[in-house]
Parts: sequence; structure tokens; C-alpha cells
Amino acid sequence: MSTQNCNLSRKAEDYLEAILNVSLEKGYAKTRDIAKELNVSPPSVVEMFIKLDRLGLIEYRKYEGVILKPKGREIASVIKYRHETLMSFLKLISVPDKIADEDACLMEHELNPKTIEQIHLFVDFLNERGSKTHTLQDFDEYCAVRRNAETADK
Amino acid sequence: MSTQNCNLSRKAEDYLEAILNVSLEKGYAKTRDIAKELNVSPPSVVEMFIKLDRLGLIEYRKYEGVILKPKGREIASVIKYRHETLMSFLKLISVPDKIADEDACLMEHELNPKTIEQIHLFVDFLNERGSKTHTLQDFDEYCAVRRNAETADK
DNA sequence: TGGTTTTGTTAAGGAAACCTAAAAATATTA
DNA sequence: TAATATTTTTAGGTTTCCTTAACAAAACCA
Repeated sequence: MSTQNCNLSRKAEDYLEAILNVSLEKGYAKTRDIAKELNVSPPSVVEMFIKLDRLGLIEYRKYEGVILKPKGREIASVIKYRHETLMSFLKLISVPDKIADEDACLMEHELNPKTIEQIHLFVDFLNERGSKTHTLQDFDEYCAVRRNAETADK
Repeated sequence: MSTQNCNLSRKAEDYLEAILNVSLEKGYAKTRDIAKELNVSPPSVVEMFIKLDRLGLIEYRKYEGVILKPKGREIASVIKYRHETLMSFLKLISVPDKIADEDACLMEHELNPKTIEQIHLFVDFLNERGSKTHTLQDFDEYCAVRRNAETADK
């Protein structure tokens, strides 16, 4: 899970992850799907398809769509794992779902694998001991108190 | 501390932060300082100086250097606050210093202010209750155990 | 003070990622 | 199956940030 990204650009990784997500859902991915998923125009998608194909990460067939090759799938999976790790953590500390998802997207590409790993461990740790010590409930209360204090200031 | 970044690009923010850091240390910042700090060539720095000057964030005087204007200083300070928040958190979960610094640099630009705020609260929370419940020592032990388990696997 | 070194700027250009508009291929359906 | 609608691709451009090479200013020093 710590395979390094072969100097792939952050954007290229985004596309790979989107291709994986769409493929898992529909079995294949076409230009339009990815354009919608990433909120970019179809020509941008085609351009990246060509690039990823040249890198041997996907197979691109004009007018048909793309499928992940093993190397591409491997990279996409790593990104997905990171996304889920970051997402879990952000939700744990009460970042609203929508923001958590967006921010996980931002972080998933460039953080050091060691950092991701520590966050993963920390999430596991909090979850495992949670039932005994209710650290997280305590945190939510702490947030509430701080928020009230702030409001009272004004 | 949640002032929004006025659509400034991530790179522009990097330059502002570097200018703040160098200025705090030397009282002023010149092309060469920033080039070294950010590992880019001097012409790149000049280009950005001109851009930030046009945006009214710094004052650029040819051959003399730059100083932050109030708006620029405000933005740079927000970035610095974020950096420190992220840094504290990463160190708390035992990410090695060097990696923590690098990763804080990556995250500081684009995370939602709400996310930064929750991380900040979480760091405060852990620190404040720390003495009573030694959550963090427990975490370090947990890491050690997991690491051993992993080694034993092989 | 004049020559050398260092620093800073200008000029020219390149890669990455994006866009719009127009053309081509495919799909839909009357 | 022919006309229409949709999707995909191509072509041509933009922006951001970077680079190297060449030139200009400033700093240093014998």
C-alpha cells in the first residue's frame, strides 16, 4: 500500500482514480463519465486518456472508452486507499461529510505514505479504544464547549 | 483566521509565505532569498514578484527587494497559522519532523478552513486532556505493538 | 576607479492542464 | 434507413509556473 506513484502528476492520479470508480460501478469508463466525475470538459479527458495510454496505465480505444491496465489499477487503488483513510479521519474529527470528501481529495495525492500510515493507525487506535474511553464523544463535547465560548464572546 | 484566500493560486501563497518567513528573519526579502527558499530560479521569482505587486499584496522595487503590504501579510499569516496547526497535529501522531514539515506545506494551501479548525481543536483537545488520560502515550504504544505484529508476520 | 564577481532582470520558450468551437463518429428513433 | 441528437475527437488557444541564456545593475576590492 505504500507503492510510490512513479512521478505521476496529481491530476493524472485524479483521472486514474475516477476511472477506477466509474469502472467499478459500470464495468467500463467513457469520456463523458470521467468529464462529469471530474468536472472538466470532454476534450480535457481525451487528452489525459491519450497520455495515460502512452504511459501504459490504461488502454484507450477511440469512441469506446478506457480500461485500466494492471499498473494503472494498482496506482488507482493506492489513491483510493488513501482517500478512504483520510476520509475516515476527517469524519472522526467531525468535519462535515461534504468537506471531508473534498479535502480528502486534495490530500490524497501528495502526502508522504508515512503520514497516511500514521493517520490510519490513529484512526484504528481511536476506534478500538473508543468503546472504553469514549475519546471521541469527549471531543465532540469539547467542540461544543469551545463553540459556545466563542459565541458568548460576542 | 478563516479569511478566504481571494482565489490566490497555491503557488502565489507559497511565495507570500516564503516572503513572510524571510522578512521575519532578515527584515526584508530579495530575489535570491526566495529563490533559495522555494528552490526555483531567480527569473521565476521576479515574475511572481511582479504579479503579487500588481495584486497589491507586496511592494516590489527593482534590485532592492520586496516588502509585504498589509493584505499580503494577512494572507501569509493565515498560511503560516495553517502550517503550524497541521505541523502540530502531524507531530502529535508521530510523523517524523521532516516529513511533518513537508506534508504541512502540501496541505496548508487548499484545505477547507473548517477542516483546519477541527484539526486545531483536536490538537488542543488531546493536549489538554493528555495529562489525565495519556491518550498519546497509549497511541505510541499502540503503534509499537502494531509495528511488531507486522515484523513478526514475515 | 576600473575590473571582476555576484545578483537581478529581460527575453524567449516549454510543459501541464484547461477551455471553446468545429468536425466526425455513433446512437436513437420516426 | 434517413434525419436528428448525442458523444467523442481534433484543432487552436489560454493560463500558470517553470526554465535557460543573455544582458544590466550593484557590490566588491586591488
